[in-house]
Amino acid sequence: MKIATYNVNGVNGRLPVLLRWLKETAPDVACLQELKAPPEKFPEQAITDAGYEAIWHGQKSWTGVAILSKIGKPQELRRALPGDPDDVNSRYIEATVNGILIGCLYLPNGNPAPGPKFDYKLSWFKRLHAHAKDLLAQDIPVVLVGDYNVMPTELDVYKPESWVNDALFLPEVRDAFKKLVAQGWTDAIRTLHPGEKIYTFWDYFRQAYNRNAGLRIDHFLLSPHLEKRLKAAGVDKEVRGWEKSSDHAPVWIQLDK
DNA sequence: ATGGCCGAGGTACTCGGA
Repeated sequence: MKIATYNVNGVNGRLPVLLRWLKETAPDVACLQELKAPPEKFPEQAITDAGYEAIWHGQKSWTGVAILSKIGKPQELRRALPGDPDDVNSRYIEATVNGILIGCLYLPNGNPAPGPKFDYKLSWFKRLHAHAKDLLAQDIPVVLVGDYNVMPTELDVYKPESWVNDALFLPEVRDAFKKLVAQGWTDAIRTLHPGEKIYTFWDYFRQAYNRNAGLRIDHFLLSPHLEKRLKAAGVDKEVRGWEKSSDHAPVWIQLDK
């Protein structure tokens, strides 16, 4: 079973790229972030025609997450992180597919830091910690996947020294990620590729992709049940070089069964 | 230190992104 994640940066503006990627790489499940579309503007027909059933949590202008599957419709469990009923951003959707609980998330960017946006990022992280702990306690196969907006270590940034004051790399944020993983999760990409320079995002500015000035901010966290089934993981880097690409590249894992 | 590039909304320019 192959599960992928892709921050599309606009699901409608990205539709040709998204459909081509789905066709060429054929993930069983695809988690999308940054739909940038209200619910009624989700391109359901095109997704259906591509062979996928989908659930989505959209919102006007910003954010938005979706789970696509071609091995049975995702059975939705929730469409927000618990802990703050006033949080109106569509940044989380959760479903089971083929016996796996999939949490598709889009963690807040947090810039500028310090400030209210950074506080929001940290509080969102706190809620994620609490929910992740509950999921682990259920002792079931879980993947928490998506755009975490965190480079966990210096290896995950092309030029660490220029990001030290950024909300994606500040010590509090790296620490929050580290504590989350320490609950008992496995960072799939890093576990299979230790010491390797791997990026999932390249800025639109300054020829970042051509210079390979990238960041690793899209992550798969696996519960112990899934860690045992992890066979391969990687980044569809070439997609970032396609015409009208997102600034992120898709990331995927291959599981046994 | 700054600005460079994008998508969306709405139809000029701002905002959010990372």
